[in-house]
Amino acid sequence: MHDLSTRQLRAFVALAQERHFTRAAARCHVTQPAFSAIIQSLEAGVGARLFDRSTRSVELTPEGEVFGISASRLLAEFERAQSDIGDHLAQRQGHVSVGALPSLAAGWLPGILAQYRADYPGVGISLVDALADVCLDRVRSGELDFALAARRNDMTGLEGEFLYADKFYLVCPATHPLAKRRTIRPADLARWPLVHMTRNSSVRQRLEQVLPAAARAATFEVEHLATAIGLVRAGLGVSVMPAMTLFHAKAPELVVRPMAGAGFTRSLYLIKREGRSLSIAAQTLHDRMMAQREQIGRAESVLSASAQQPAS
Amino acid sequence: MHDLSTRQLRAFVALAQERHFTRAAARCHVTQPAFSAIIQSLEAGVGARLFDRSTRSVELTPEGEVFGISASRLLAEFERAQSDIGDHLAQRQGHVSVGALPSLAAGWLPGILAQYRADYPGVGISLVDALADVCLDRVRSGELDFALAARRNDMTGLEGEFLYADKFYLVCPATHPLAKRRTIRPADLARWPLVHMTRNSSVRQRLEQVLPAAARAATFEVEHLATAIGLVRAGLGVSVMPAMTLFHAKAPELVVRPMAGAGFTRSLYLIKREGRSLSIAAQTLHDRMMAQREQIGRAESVLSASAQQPAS
DNA sequence: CGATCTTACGGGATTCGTAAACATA
DNA sequence: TATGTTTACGAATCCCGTAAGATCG
Repeated sequence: MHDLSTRQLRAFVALAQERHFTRAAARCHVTQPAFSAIIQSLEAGVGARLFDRSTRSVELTPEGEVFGISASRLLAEFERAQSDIGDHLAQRQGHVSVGALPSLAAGWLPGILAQYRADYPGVGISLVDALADVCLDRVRSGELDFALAARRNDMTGLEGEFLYADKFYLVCPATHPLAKRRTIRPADLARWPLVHMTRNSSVRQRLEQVLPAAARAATFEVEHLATAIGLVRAGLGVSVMPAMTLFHAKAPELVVRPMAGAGFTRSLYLIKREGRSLSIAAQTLHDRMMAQREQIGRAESVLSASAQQPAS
Repeated sequence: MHDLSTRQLRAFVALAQERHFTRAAARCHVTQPAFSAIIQSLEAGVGARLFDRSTRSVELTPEGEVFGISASRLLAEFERAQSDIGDHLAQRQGHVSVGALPSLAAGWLPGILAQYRADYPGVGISLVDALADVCLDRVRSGELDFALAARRNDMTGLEGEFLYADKFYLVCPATHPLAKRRTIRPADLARWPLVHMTRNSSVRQRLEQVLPAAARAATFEVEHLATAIGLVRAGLGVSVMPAMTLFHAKAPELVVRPMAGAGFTRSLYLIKREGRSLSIAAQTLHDRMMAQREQIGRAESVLSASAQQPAS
């Protein structure tokens, strides 16, 4: 069974419309003898003469009419498939699904997404704000294109690219004794009630590794950052938060102090499926995130920048 | 813009299903390096990498998934179009429209059609029983594939192949004086009332050319053969009919006598559009008619033969 | 005789298969 | 090291364009 090509299909449609070899050949940008050969190869391929032709007239045979019904539709679908993927490549259409830790999803990420949306309005965006475990599981299943999260022990099937090392800061009331220090050492924390995030948050897991045992006892253990801030403002304790979430703690009665010590950082990664390439749209978004990684921790400036010039 | 071929499509679908170059190559009956080249040419054609591949795994990229949606459907339609025209070539489906003079349509043709229908039950048949002018106009317009009719003056755009020369016979009551003669000469007719067919019938037009003026006067002028026979049986006149219609005149009280003279024939043709080929189905039917042309004038034997063995 | 399709044929690109190189678990 | 994909490369094939041939009005 011969295999047909779009070239033959285009030639057929051109000849069926023009009913004239020379003109149809010109339309296909080939010489007339070459065009004849294409038609002949097509006829050989389908096993039937498709045109009744003399020097004076070119007409479809009955079999040609039958073939023509399929041919033009087929060609149209072919070109539609081609333009379809072209749209995806040009990011005129498509979809990106990205996961992110709630802290990133609330602060830094919206500015990136707004810029991307402005440049490629045809591409749909799904954002899953969830803790690292959920994000990574969904990346592994293919549900998400990639995620911004911390690494974890089981990274099989995943690969991560380093994004940002987020420094930890103490947040406490301005009236708190610790507010007088310029930097905070781990041991300082042991004497005060500590407001922790839930145990499966990446911040908490990092702190478990670096805090002295005395400071790891959870006085409070909350789900949401805003709750933690509220507790601190009420004077119920102090908390340790990564830099990028500090915009939550902007209040006159609160102060922020850097933690001293090498361990007080949380490394964030762009994590995707191992050995799999991202869609063009996802890759573009990925690259923009890498390019603007220094903005993390200054999330507000990113937000205001995007608000001032939403499109490039 | 590169042009895609079904070969590339088949390779893509095979690889998308097998997710393994060597196996997919085997399925496509090419060596694995050649198969790699096909995939690479396809990727170059659409302008995007469609598979993420290593020695250990072959997976679709996001763009590959997008392309795959179209590809399998496209390929299926391609092969469907091919099998569709194959069905027409094998006469498993299709349609033939044939026109015929009422005399042929009633007598000889049904046997031919029954045989053809038995051999190719998938092919629809339209039969238009009309006078020659209507038949030829519809052939010229393409409404009919071909027609069995007499030629006429204006045959532009038409071409006819000789089918049969139908002899004319006198039909009269057994008691009529002319019944005593073995053959009838034109002059004999002038003395008796003549039952004619309508003026635009081919029989009448032929008779106008060969009968002496005295016999051309129409005593009766009817539309239908059965009416003419009725008039003759009632003793109201005699009639002249072509051989193939004589089965209508089978009655004990009627006799049939050949007309003497070279002009007393009507030539019938298979008439189709000039320079246009017939569909396979129409051509087959056409050829069968040519092959069985000697059966015209013995219509009954054809009918009974087909009744005895309806299928081959 | 002019317009038009087909055949002939040489050159260049494409594609195939074999063999070697390369990559990954 | 074993499995599996890519690269290298010579040979066969395909396809194009030019030129000559054939056919119909």
